[in-house]
Amino acid sequence: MDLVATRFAPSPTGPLHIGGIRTALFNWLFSKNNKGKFYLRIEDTDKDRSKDIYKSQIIQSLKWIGIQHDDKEYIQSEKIVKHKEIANELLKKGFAYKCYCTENEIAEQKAKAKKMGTPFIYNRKCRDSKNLKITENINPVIRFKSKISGNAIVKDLVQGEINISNSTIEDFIILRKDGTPTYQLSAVVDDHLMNISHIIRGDDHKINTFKQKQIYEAMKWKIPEFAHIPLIHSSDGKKLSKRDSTSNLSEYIKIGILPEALRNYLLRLGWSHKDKEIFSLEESIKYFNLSGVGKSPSKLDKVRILSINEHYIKNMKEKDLYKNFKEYCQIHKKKIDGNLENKIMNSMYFLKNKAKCLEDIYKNAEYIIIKELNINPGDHALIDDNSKKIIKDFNEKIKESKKFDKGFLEKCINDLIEKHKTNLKGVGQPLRIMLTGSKFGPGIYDIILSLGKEEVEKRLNKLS
RNA sequence: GGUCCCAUCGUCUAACGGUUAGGACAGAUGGUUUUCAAUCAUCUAAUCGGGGUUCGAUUCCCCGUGGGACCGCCA
Repeated sequence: MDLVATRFAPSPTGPLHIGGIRTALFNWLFSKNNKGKFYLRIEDTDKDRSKDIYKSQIIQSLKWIGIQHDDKEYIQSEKIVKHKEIANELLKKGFAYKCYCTENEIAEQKAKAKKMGTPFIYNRKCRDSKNLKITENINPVIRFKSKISGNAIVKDLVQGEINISNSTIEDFIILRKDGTPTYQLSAVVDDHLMNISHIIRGDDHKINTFKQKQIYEAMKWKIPEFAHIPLIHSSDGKKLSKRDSTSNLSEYIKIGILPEALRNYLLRLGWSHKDKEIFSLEESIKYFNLSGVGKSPSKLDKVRILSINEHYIKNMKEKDLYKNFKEYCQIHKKKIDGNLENKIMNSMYFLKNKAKCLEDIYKNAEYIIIKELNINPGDHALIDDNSKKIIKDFNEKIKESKKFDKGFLEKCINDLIEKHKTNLKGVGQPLRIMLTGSKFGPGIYDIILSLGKEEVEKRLNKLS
């Protein structure tokens, strides 16, 4: 078998959305599974809408989730000369023809067809040279001579056999009147030039396959395998749009979704391997195949992304988690003070316990990070005179202590429970409020130890 | 409207003619817990409808119904 080569070919006309990232992931995984190549091709032939900023954003996004492409990215616009060459060759060989119909003319036909409720395809007026009326001031487009009769079949690796009548495929444009190639032509020429063996893309491209296949056949080029994967829908069942914030990668990065968690989620969206839910990177490469890809579209589910992220947070080494967290804070929250780093790192084991994302960890750790606590007024009201006595007693006790560890604190608090004839809640709650500003939070011993003796005293001294 | 595709718990999905239709997320209940969580245990919940084929259909075929994609001198 020839070398497997796949590609991901986005156009740099906007940020990559989550569906695009999944397509890239499937391509990448498939090539890795087959020990093949994976290329990135930037389809920037729409000069008006393509922006460099999007190009680098796309590369950034892929890098973030851990997909790296082989070789340098392939820039489609650099190959335009070659594309034109092929268009002219098709023209010369009689597979294509010049069309002088004006855009207005076409628009009129289209409007009429719509009014009559009949399907529109270009009427092939210029296909027959007898009808050719060459007007001096009109630059022609070049159209491909599509098959008129018979049926075409594509054997799709995901969809199975797709059978379509050739009469529904129009004579599509391969070269615009300004002489630039269109997508249908460029994609085929590039895929051929790049020796792409498997084209894995969203099933919105399914019909294009029938156009593109005819170009391959005319050029007598080897036709690659096709796999059209179902699209991802938004939670309300509609097509994922760029305006939908849940489709945007930056939304997930902003709340602190880990790249490996999103990768795992995307992998399982539309693909499965028995009952397995969690896949390491190595496992996803090992198990990924096209036969595991389903045929029906799936909905994006943020709750599930969060839950997978939680799994990754819980199972990550604390050192690595802290590294991620530190970086996250620096970019999206506030930079962690150098003298707090150790405190937070050593507290990671409990700060992560209630977190589904890095933003949650930040919220949990905020009482350490923030210098001036804002005590929730409602919570503050819970500190009655008796509680104040307890806090004072506690503060006295720790002042004289030499050892500041859990054993000491347990004894300390148990003594106070006995002395004030209360329970753990009676001591724990007021302390928690004074130390964190809220009655909700981590275990009281964790809080005290994470702040350290000095900081605890400082905070308790503020009691009035 | 035309062409093509799809259809299992609310969601992601497993079962590729024979299972009490399985798992995960979400949800519910209980245990544990100073709080919120976490955790443990238990539970609720699905084969779109109608016809065939077959000893037997979630699975194969047909017809409905519902959803989606495409129908650009965009990609």
